[in-house]
Amino acid sequence: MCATPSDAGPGLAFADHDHSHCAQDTLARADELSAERGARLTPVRRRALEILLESHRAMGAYEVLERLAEDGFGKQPPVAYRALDFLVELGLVHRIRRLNAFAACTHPGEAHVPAFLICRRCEAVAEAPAEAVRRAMEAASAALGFRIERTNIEALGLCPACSGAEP
Amino acid sequence: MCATPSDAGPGLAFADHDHSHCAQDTLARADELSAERGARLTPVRRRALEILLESHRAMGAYEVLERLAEDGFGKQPPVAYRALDFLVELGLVHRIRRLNAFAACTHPGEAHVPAFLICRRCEAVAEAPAEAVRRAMEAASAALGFRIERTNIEALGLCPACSGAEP
DNA sequence: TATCGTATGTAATATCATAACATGTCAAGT
DNA sequence: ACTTGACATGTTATGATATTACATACGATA
Repeated sequence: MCATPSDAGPGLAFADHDHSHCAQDTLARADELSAERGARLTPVRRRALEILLESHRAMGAYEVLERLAEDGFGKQPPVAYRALDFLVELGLVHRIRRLNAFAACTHPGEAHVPAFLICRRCEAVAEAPAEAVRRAMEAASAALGFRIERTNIEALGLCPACSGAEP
Repeated sequence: MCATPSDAGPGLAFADHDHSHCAQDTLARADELSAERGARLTPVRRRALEILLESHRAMGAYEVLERLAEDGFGKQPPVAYRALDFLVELGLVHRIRRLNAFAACTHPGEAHVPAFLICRRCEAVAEAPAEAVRRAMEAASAALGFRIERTNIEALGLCPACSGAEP
């Protein structure tokens, strides 16, 4: 129910979706995963994740930093980068390199390889199911003897809405 | 025959390969493609491509810029970025976002979606055959009504050599 | 040769990211 | 309770990457 959040542009999917559980699920998951690896979901880290969940779109590190600073956390870049890197490690936040941005994962429950579809016209970003892409990557890399640990899969193009507007 | 070029670290493939035709083929292709789109393969552009072909590895824009400047071209960042962007448009150079770098394509003949395998230990970069990956991406995006124009597919992990060294 | 689109060069600046170091916090062991 | 050591935060400073804006030059073509 937050396909068009008040404080943001387009969300992380092209179609409406039920977002009501995203935040709570993800925060719970964050606690679990942190504990699993003997780390803590500290206030900054938690808040950083909340910020991404609230806006529900891709945000630059400095943008997140600004929000953290407003909440009384540190004002310097490392504050944001450290929190974000931590969340990326957990797999709950993805880094979208083409946009120099971060976004909370929209499928925190499933282990998955994220694939982002970025509209070059309206800048919407969607996270696509990419299980098949992952398998293809595995196959291609295994043939070369390469062992994959992380992937960044991003596509630039036109989202459904803009595809009509600009053929 | 240039798997380990004198002026560079690891090349763009994990295994040795016949590189003797890469440069010439690609330069010829660059001429064709430029003409096709009513543009010109000007000296800076040509030289930028040669630089990437010679070193045969991923290079940062500023690194390319330095080499261009040595050859009498402009010394400011836009000089490099413009030439590189042009070559990326042509599809003869790929941008590797995780490395903030550019690399000449190793399969200039085929239309293809590039997929890079980046070793986090020795920093070698290989361009993997990714036809299957491309198909999977198409399928995933078509299901959402998204029209792909460009992709960045990058995997981080361990190359064959480092995979043994660090299990 | 006048003109227009393309391409290059430069200066200035914006944006993104990290290194290095000081301080603070928390839990385990004594 | 006190010490210790690992983890976490905060700050300063700087590095690295990328773009905007504008002036100049080139090249095809009418």
